[in-house]
Amino acid sequence: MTAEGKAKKGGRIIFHVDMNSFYASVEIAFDPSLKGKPLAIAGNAKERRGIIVTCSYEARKFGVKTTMPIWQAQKLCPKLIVMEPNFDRYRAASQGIFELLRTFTPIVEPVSIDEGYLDITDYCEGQSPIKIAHTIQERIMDTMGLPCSIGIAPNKFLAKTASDMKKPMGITILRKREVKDKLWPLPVGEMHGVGEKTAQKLATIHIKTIGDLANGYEGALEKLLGINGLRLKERANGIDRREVDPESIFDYKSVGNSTTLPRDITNQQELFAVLKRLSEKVSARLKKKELLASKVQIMIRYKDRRTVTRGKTLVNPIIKGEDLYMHAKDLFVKNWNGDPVRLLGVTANEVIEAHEAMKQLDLFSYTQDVKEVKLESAVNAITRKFGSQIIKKGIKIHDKDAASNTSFSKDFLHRPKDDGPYGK
DNA sequence: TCTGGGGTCCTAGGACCC
DNA sequence: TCTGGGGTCCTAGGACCC
Repeated sequence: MTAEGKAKKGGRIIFHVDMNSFYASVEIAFDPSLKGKPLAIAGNAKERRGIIVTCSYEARKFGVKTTMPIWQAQKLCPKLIVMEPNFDRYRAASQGIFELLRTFTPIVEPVSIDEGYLDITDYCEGQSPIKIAHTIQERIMDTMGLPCSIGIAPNKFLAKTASDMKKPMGITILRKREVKDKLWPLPVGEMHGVGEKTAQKLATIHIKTIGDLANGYEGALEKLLGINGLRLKERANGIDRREVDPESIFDYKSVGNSTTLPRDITNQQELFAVLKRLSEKVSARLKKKELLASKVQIMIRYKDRRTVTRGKTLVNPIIKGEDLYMHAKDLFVKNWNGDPVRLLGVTANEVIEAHEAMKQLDLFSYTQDVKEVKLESAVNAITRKFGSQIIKKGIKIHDKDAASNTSFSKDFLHRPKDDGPYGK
C-alpha cells in the first residue's frame, strides 16, 4: 500500500528517535580523546550524594548504571572518568538534532533533550521508512558525531518500545501484528508506563507479563489502577491513539528548582538562604520563558526522606525573585517542623504567558519585542487593573508565530534516557 | 557513604454549594 | 436523635519518566 493509501486508511508511520547515552556521547564528540574510555556524567560530582546521570558503553561494561551513587560506580570501575554535566552544550546539540529532524517532517515532537517523535506518514516521498531512518541516523552521526536508535511503528507507544530494542545505533520496526510474539512474553515491568509500584500491584492479580496485562480483566484493572489500568491494557495490545504533537513543547505547566543540600541543615537562616537562591533561579527561568507564576509551591524533604509539598495560589501572578522568595519563605515557616532538612525546592505552578496576557489585553502591539518590555512593571500594572483571573482567562496557549520564534527555547534539563531494559 | 533534579498526570479527600 | 446526595474545585501526595 502506498503512503497515501495508509494515511487514508488512518495508519500512521511514527518514528521514535532516541539518542544513545546522550550526555556522554556529546562529551565524547566534543573531546574525542574520551573515545573508548569509561566515562560517566554525574550531577554534584564533587559533593557527596552525587549520582551517575549517564555513562558511556565502556563504563557500562563494568556494571556502572544510571542513578548509581558515584562512590559505588568508582568501586566497580576505578578508572572511571567522572564529569559534571555541561547543559549548555547538550542543549545546543539537542537543538541541532531537532533542526535536522524537522527537515524530514514538520511533525516533530521533542519529549526531552534527547528523544522525540516524528510522524512521517505524509512525508515519505516514495522512500521506505527504513531508508529514511537510516538517512536520519547517518546524518546525525555525520554532522554531530552522535549515535541514536530509531523505532518505527504505527503509534507512539510501539515506536518508543521499538527504539529501546536495539542500542546503540539500532533501527527497529515493530508492527502491531508482532506485539503478541515480541512483547507479550516480557515481564510487565519492562513496559513503558509500568514502574515498580504498578508491577507490584499487578502481581497481586497474577499479571506478570505484558501478555497477562493485554488479556487482563478490565474490571479488575480499573479497580486496581483506575483509568491507567485500562490505558495500560490497550498499550499492551499495541493500541495508542496519541498523536505526534509539535506544539506540546510550548505547553508549560510548571517551572521549578530544587537542591539536595550537601549536608542536612537545621539552621533556619541557612535554609532561608537556600530558598532565596532557588527563588532567584526559578525567577530567571520564568523571565527567559516570559512566564508568570499563579501559584508557588515549596518542597521539603527531611533527613528520613519524608517529603512534604505545600503551595498557595496568588492573587496576582508573579515573576520576580524577591516575590517568589517572599511566598516560599512564608510557606516554609508555616510548614517546617524543625527537623533537619535534606532537600528544598521552589516551583512556579500554573504558569501563564506574559506575552500572551499582554497581547490579549491590547496594552502592547503585536509586533513589539517583549524583551524590550519592562515585564515586571507591566505585569503589575495589568494585575492591578484586571486581576489575575482575567489574565488567565484571556490566554491563548498556542500561537504559531510566537512559537516559531522561540523554537527550542524549552529548557531541556532532563536526564537523558538511559538505555532501557532491552539495551545491551 | 545509598538513592539527583527536571517534569507530567492522576487520585483521594476535604470544602463548599444547592 | 444520628443526620441526603450530587457536583465542583482545590490541595497534597504518589507514580512514573528521562
